[in-house]
Parts: sequence; C-alpha cells; structure tokens
Amino acid sequence: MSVEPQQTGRRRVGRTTEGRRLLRRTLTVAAIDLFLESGYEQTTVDDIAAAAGVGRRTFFRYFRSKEDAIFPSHDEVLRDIERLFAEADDRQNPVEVACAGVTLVLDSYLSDPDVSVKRYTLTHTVAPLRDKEVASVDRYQRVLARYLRTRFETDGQPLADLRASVAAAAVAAAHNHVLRRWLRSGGTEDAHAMARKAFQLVVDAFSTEPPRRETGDDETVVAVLRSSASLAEVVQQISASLRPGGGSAQ
Amino acid sequence: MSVEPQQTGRRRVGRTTEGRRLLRRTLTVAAIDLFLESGYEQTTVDDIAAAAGVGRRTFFRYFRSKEDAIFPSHDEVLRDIERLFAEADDRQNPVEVACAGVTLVLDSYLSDPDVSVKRYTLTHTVAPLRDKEVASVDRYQRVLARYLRTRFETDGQPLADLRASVAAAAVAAAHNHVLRRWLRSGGTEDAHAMARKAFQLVVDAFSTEPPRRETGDDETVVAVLRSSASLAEVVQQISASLRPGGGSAQ
DNA sequence: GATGCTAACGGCACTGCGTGCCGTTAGCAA
DNA sequence: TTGCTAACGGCACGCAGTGCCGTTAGCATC
Repeated sequence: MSVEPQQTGRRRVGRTTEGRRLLRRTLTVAAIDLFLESGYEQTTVDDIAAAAGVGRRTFFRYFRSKEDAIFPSHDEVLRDIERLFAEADDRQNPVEVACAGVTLVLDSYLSDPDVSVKRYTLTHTVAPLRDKEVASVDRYQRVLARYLRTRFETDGQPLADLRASVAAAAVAAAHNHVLRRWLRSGGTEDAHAMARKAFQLVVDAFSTEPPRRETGDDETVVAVLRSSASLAEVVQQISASLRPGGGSAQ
Repeated sequence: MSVEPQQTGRRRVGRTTEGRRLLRRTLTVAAIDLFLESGYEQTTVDDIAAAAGVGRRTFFRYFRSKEDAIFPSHDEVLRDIERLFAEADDRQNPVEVACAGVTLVLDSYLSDPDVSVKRYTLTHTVAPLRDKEVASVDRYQRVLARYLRTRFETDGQPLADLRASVAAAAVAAAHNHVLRRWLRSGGTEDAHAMARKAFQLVVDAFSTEPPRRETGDDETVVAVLRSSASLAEVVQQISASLRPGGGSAQ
C-alpha cells in the first residue's frame, strides 16, 4: 500500500508533543476503520501501522497492545479527575463531586463523537475490546471510590468503605448508561441533560445529607417532632418509633 | 520434569465429566502456585501443563487462555443465577432477588477458600489477571441488570433501564466489597454476615416504592429515617435537622 | 554551512500465546 | 478380537509484544 516503503527519512511527525497526538489519532482512526472493515482478528498490527504510514515497531511505541489502539488515553482524563477531586470544596456533596469527576469522562467521549460511535460498535461486538473497555471503566471507578472513601470517612459515615465502593459503582453505572444511550443514538441526543437526570437519581439514593425527599417503604419510620424538643426527648421518641409498631407513620 | 515424556498412553483423566473437573482443578492449582512462585510473566503455559502432567495442547482444551487458568468456570454460576431469577417470586423485592443471585457468586468463592485467597493476591498484583477478573464481574453485573430491568419495567418504574443498571452495579459492588474483605482476612471472617449488612444498605438505597413528599411548617421538623440506621446516626441526623436551615423538609 | 547531540523511527530477531491439523491411544461396545 | 469414538500429544504456523541496534530528522553550537 505504501508507495515508498524504504524511502529514507519519513516525516518525523511524532517529534513534537502535538505531532505525537496527531500520529496517535491517525493510528486510532486507522485501527477502528480496519477493525470495522476487515474484522478485529483478521486485522494485524502490521496492517494498522501500514495504513498509518509507520512501521510496526512504532505502533507499539504509541499503544501497549493491539486492543489499546482504539481507545483514547485514559491517563490524561484520570489525571484531570484527580485534580478536580483535589481542588474540590469539602463542603460540596461528595457524590455530586464524584458525578462531576465522571462527567470529565463523558466529555472526553463527547469531544469526538465520530470515533466514539464507531468504537462503540466494536466494543459491543468484539469480546477482547469489550473487556478492555470494562477494565478502563474499573480504573475510573476505583478513583471515584478512593475519593468518596476519604470524604465519607472524614464525614464520620459508618461503613465508609462499603458506601464509597457502592456509590462509586452507582455513579459509574449512571455514566455508562448515559454514554451508551448517547452512543446508540449516534451521538445526537443531549448527553449532559441525560446525565443530570441520571446523576440526580444516584445522588438522591446515596446522599449523606438529610435527604429532601425520601422513599417511604415498609422499613421507613417517619417521626414528626417539635423543633423545641430537647435532644433527649428526641432520642427517646425516635427509639420508641424504631420499635415494631411504635412508628408515628409507618 | 516428567519422567516418561514419550510414554505411550498417559492416564485419560479427562475422559469422564468428573475426570475433566479434576484435571481442570489440577491445572488451576498448578497455575496459581507457579504464578505465585515464579511470577506470572515468567511462567509459560508449558510450565503449567508440565506441572499438571499433561501436554501444552491439552491445557488449551481446558482454558481459553493463560489468564483463564486461575479462574473458576463462571458459566456454571451464571447459569445458576439465571435459574434463580427465572424461578424467583415476582412479589419479592427485585433488588433482594438480585442480592440472592450474587450471593451464589460469593458462595462459589467461599467453597474453595484456599484457591480464592491465593487467586486474590494474584488478581491484586498482576494487571492482566485483574482485568480478567473485572471482565467476569461485568458479566455477572449484566445478568443482574437484565433481570432488574424486566422487573422494574413490569413494576412500571420510571427510568427502569437506568435504575436497573445502577442498582445492578451497586449490588455487584457490595458483593465485591464483602468478597475483598473476606479474602483479605484470609477467608476467616463471616462473609455471609457481612453480605447481609452490605446488601441491606443497597436495598435501602434502591427500594422502589413511590416517593413520598413531606411538607411541614416552620415549627415542625419531619425526619425520615431508615430503621436500620444506628442510634448514633439517628441522633446526628436529628440534630442536623434541628439546626436552622438543616431541616430535611421544614 | 559544518558538526555533534538527541530522540524518534524502522528493521530484525526472538519468545511465547493461541490454533489447526493429524497420528496415536485409551475406553467401550459388539 | 475388531471397530468406533473421543481425548491426548506433537508439530507447525501466524501473530502479538519486546529487546536491540543502525539510521535519520530536528536542533543547538561553533
């Protein structure tokens, strides 16, 4: 395919940082197109490198494996999330901060709808690529869980570790749901609007603040108290309510 | 290592179904021990096969890849979960059914503590093995989400798809948390007791009864509490509610 | 404009994973 | 004893991923 295979001195496109980004993207696009066209297994790394006009060895200087070729560099997004968490106000709702963090992931997909949609058809079809995607989601989820754990711990939450893992998984799942819907729509729907709704559902479920509205199920006790009551009275009344049949409205 | 390499006719241990299980386990144990002893990358498939007394080609008749060697056959557990969901009473809480399903996964680990603990140190250390583990968790999570989605849809839940994905992720995360703690304890703690607590937290967060709005006037504080909350939590939440501006619905 | 330095690139060779193919052999039935 | 079937071992092959090295573009310096 290449007209000048042994030409001395190809363009050194990867010399500068900007050049590296460009070549990386060229390789990604080439990989995606070849995978879609000829199938993942049928496409060799040589094919991808040749399509991008570089040597096979260079490919592996840009991607650690054949599967990685179609994915963006998650490391940068991860760093952005870490920075957002580090700079976050401790007075903010931790779960909402986590949602803001994972929104950076969403944005990284939104910034390149064409590639994202094509990649989705691949991760939806090819098992090794799907596994890689899942592994990267797990990396994000771990970062979320770590942040939430420290926040929950300083807030004195009981079972902080468990809560953090569960909440992180929920936030990640909400993000994935929105992302999938957006990808299935071909990148046309309003992802951020969907994300707001989805995150609201998670925040409501996991908010550690006194919730504005609560789901009243069989195991919920509603206590109505005068604000002038002393704390001791309150405790007494609450413990009475928690006994079977003692709830004021259950 | 094998004393009789070209002996005609090794034992056909894999002939019967029971024999296959036995040889599979032998290969798994050999792989785990070799990975722990010599390192994952340093250990070749030939080493594993030789340690188990079979040929390299036979190894790949039992495992699809080198990474798969240390994992149990998730397919069986997945089938058990599907059957549990199929036979589940539709009047049961869907999230609780999902927890019951994922408990089957927990049990599969508990049934072989020795291998599970050793495997954990590997998945905790070796990136490719961790990725495989994450991928298998995702498979379970998808089954949970599919069940929850149909249940939520027939229950007429709004955003059933989103809720199902998020709840499935939460259930899976709670399971993983319990499993990790149990593995870190060396398989000594009471995993089922931990699981009950962890699942309770998820069920509370995702119970799907219609939300109830509470309105109060300036002199009344309405606090809605989960009966599973500890007294300390209750006091903390109540005192927060009694502070000006801290009320949940005042 | 000539020279030296640095870093990216291409090519080569090598290890090892995963697979298709085939001859061999154990287990079982007739 | 004979024939059938299925698991096994060995062989060869393609390809992923890596270490090594010579080459070359880009840049600074004289």
